[in-house]
Amino acid sequence: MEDISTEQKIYSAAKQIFLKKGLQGARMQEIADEAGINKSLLHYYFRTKEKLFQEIFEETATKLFTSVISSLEGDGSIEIKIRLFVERYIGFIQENPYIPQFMINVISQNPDMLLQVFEKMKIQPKYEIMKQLQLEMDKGNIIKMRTEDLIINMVSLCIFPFIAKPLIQGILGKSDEDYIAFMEERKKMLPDFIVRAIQIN
Amino acid sequence: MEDISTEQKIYSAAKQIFLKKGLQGARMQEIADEAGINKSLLHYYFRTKEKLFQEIFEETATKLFTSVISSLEGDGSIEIKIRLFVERYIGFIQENPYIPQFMINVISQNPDMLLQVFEKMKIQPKYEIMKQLQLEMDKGNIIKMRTEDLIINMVSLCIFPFIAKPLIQGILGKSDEDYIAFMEERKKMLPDFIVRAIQIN
DNA sequence: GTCTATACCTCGATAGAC
DNA sequence: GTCTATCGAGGTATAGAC
Repeated sequence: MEDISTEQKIYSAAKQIFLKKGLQGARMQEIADEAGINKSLLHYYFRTKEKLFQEIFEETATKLFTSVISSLEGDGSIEIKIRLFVERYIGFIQENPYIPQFMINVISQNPDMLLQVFEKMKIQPKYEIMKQLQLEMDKGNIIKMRTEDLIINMVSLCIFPFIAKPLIQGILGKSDEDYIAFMEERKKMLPDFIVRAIQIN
Repeated sequence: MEDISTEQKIYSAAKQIFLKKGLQGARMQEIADEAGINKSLLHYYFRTKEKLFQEIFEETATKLFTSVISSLEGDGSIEIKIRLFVERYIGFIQENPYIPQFMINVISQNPDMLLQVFEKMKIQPKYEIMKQLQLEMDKGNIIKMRTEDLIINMVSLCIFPFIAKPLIQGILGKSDEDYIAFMEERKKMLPDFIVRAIQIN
């Protein structure tokens, strides 16, 4: 039953804490408590706080990018892909609410960690989806614009409302339940919004 | 010439450091160095690190909200307002590149500070712009949607690419100069994108 | 008001017994 | 492998001379 290795226990405890508090905000003691073990064991398995964080960040970022990129590949019309993308993307964040803030935090405080992940993943700037979008633009089926801009717009519209949740809640005066309902509605609204923006007439 | 009060020197030095590093990341020594004064003077003028941070956050947040809200008030068609909003908003962030990350950081780590600012500002959920949008929707001039969603979409599209700058740069392989040019293009592209998304037909 | 010196604490990391 | 004890760096905050 309790056959999870100590290393695994530490890893998932650390992940939980780091996701919420970031590298600077997290305390080794907190992680040890969460894992139900002694503080010095953290160093036995992962030498330093930085190394522990780095492992977690790399794994999380790699999974995230892989999943996001793959959701845009494959068959299907642009419109269907957009609807699928928004749905999956928002769904993913709803299930992993701390990931956006976590990524943003690393991006601004430890950008080199991100660069390392890029190198390991050999991220390519030209994906299937971009070629497909370009094709539709050339054929005159959708508005001509930079494909990067369109992708960025889609991601912005999905992620930002989660990052800014407390801000939006404060301004609009919404409770937590209100906000959940609010985001569910957004899931339906967003694809229409995006599709209209790229439609010819 | 050098007639800036010590308090002012501390304040602007602290602002600079806090904006970049956040409450947790900033060091009092760093702030003192930046201000060219002794560490203990920080405590003489502002008692604690938290109090110093709070003053800076409150002032920054209040200015930001006031400016954003006011940019949407007044006369003018919806389309003109949207164009103006995007231009001003992106311009503002270009001049204050650390503000988005700073706000996001506080939002996630010290949400109560944000709530305090809301209380002091007595932020109202119904602004002029929302009424105007609602009116245009009722008249059938633009697509019917929640006015909050439209505002959030606009803000998302403006801010997010700045927050995610290193990420986008990494994926698209853009240098810093490339990115500046990229954002300039976005300033032109965004209003068209938004206007198309809310147009009837 | 401004400085030096220092108290006091938190935290990451290590030594060493078991 | 796991624990206790402790070190040492670095942080905020204060006391006290000038």
